[in-house]
Amino acid sequence: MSLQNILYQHVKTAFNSLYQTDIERVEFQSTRKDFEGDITIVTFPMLRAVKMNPVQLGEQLGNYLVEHSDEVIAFNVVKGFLNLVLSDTYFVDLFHQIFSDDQFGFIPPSQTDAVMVEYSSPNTNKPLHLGHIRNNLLGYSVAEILKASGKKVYKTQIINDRGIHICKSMLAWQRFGQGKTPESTGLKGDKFVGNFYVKFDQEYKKEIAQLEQEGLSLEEAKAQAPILLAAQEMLCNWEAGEPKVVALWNTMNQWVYDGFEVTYKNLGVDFDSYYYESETYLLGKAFIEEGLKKGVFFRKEDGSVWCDLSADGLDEKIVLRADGTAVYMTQDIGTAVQRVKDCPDISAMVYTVGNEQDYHFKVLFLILKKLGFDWAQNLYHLSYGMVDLPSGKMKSREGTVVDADDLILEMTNTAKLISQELGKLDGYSENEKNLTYTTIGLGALKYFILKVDPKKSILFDPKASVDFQGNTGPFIQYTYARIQAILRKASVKEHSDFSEITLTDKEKNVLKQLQLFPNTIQQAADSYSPAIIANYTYDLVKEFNSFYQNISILGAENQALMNFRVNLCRAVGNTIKNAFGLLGIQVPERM
RNA sequence: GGUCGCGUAGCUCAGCUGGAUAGAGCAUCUGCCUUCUAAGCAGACGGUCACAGGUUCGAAUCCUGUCGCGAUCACCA
Repeated sequence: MSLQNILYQHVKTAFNSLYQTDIERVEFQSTRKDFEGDITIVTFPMLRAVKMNPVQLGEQLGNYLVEHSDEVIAFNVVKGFLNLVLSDTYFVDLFHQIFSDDQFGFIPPSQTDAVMVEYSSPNTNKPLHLGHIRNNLLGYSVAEILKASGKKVYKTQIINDRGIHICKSMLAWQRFGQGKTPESTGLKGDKFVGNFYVKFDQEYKKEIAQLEQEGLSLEEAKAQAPILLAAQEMLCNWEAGEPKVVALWNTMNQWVYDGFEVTYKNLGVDFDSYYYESETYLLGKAFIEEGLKKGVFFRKEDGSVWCDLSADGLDEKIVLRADGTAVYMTQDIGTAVQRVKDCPDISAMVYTVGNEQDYHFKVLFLILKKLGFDWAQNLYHLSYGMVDLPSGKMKSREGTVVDADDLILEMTNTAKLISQELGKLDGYSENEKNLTYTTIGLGALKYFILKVDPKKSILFDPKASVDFQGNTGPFIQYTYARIQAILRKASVKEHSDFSEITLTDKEKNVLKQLQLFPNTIQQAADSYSPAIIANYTYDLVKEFNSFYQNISILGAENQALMNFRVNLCRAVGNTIKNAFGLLGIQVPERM
């Protein structure tokens, strides 16, 4: 039973015996640093039940708790705050509980309650950039957090592998590619294809300028440029299944997938399944009929089908074009249903998509609810803010994007530079060193992005992001590495009797912070926010460092104390590793 | 214009379902390496929580309005 539950029971019986009244809730908070005590009961809300002043009530409750509970040994009252001092026995017991469980805070996954997390979901016409990095890190991390909170999780993505933009790079390659391939040029597949997408745009602009000179308006020129018409024709041919176009499409997409695979691997993310728009873009039409029957949708004179959401404060939304073809919404309906068919144990879905699509998902979820799917109650749009640069917004067409691979490389190089300056890794093999540089560089990048509340936009300053001090990934990794150094030198038994030792405030603070881990995971899972885990870990490390710096661990006065301290280090290290695991950040043995 | 989100130290961010004197890091200053990794620790400086009302014992937090920034309001995805 948790401390809060124990105290709650005591308070409850205290109220019954002292005031002949019942109390249904007790508010706890951890005691602020400047007051004496470990946990605080806020007595203000109780005043209504018993008409007395807060200090009196605090005194009476405090006395009762000291007398009746083993955990509380002293107390003080400040206005409506009852600060309780806990016994060393309580902390030692707490430590045993944490230490004996190296999955402390994790709930074993349920086999029935599954949630599907979609993230990444790139287009296959250009490489991944900084925005995708945020998406991938968020999605992966939230999936891991959900797992830790006891859910079975399927990670998936939907790949936007069809459409006019794909045809643009295909056409450009046909015209200007001269038969080159990623292999022949030594380029990464996604970069190679992306170059042709850019090439298309350049040619397109040239043609527009040409047509404008010939007297057409900008609008006309944009619509009539021959290269665009050719791309549109190619899309029609693709939809008709023309073998040559389909073959080219397959080849070029494969190049891109090979390239993405490398980036995903470097980023440390993975997927359990893949959905492709080329396979799902026709799904969903069946549900249009069903929705019409149910009266969820209605048909306009031109034959297009709409959903009227004005009663829900939204607009009318088209779900099928007049010519009977699907729109974005149609296929998202179909894909959602398909996923539940594929994995029948799914009871919830999470979509990791930028906040510019807030409206779309609001509508999608509403429609799915109206169609009567029971799982539609548990859909969540993991909406995240844009990643802006100090120089302004990222625009892929203007080449102001930060490429994902470049960024990873840059972070790794910075880690290398700083490490070499500090000379920490002297004496290790090149291989070991490089592995550590990657761990640190990626740790810095991931932590920098994940520590921010998902819905807020990030100002990404490449220079500031490689800061390795303060609230950063490397700072936390460094603490972990130091702990490992101690464990390497320590020779203590794993379990000992700690009943005789006296704990300092520093040690208690570390334990208090450790104790919060299970709650933190739950909170992070409930709010789909890796930032909560990140900031928790930072707080833990702060407490630990304070302890670490001020207390001799290996040279403790007696063996029992040394055992305790070494094992406390081990528990903290373990928790850092577990917490960072939830963020997809690795932790180095030395750095 | 309608809808949604954001606005906390010079900068980057925390602040849980309302609770004590608003917290970190960076930057600027001051101390601490003969002992477990100084990528560290201890401290100083720095705030009208955008603004104005309201709700109550109590508001950065909840409600309303105003201002500022962003997104969105496509038979694009």
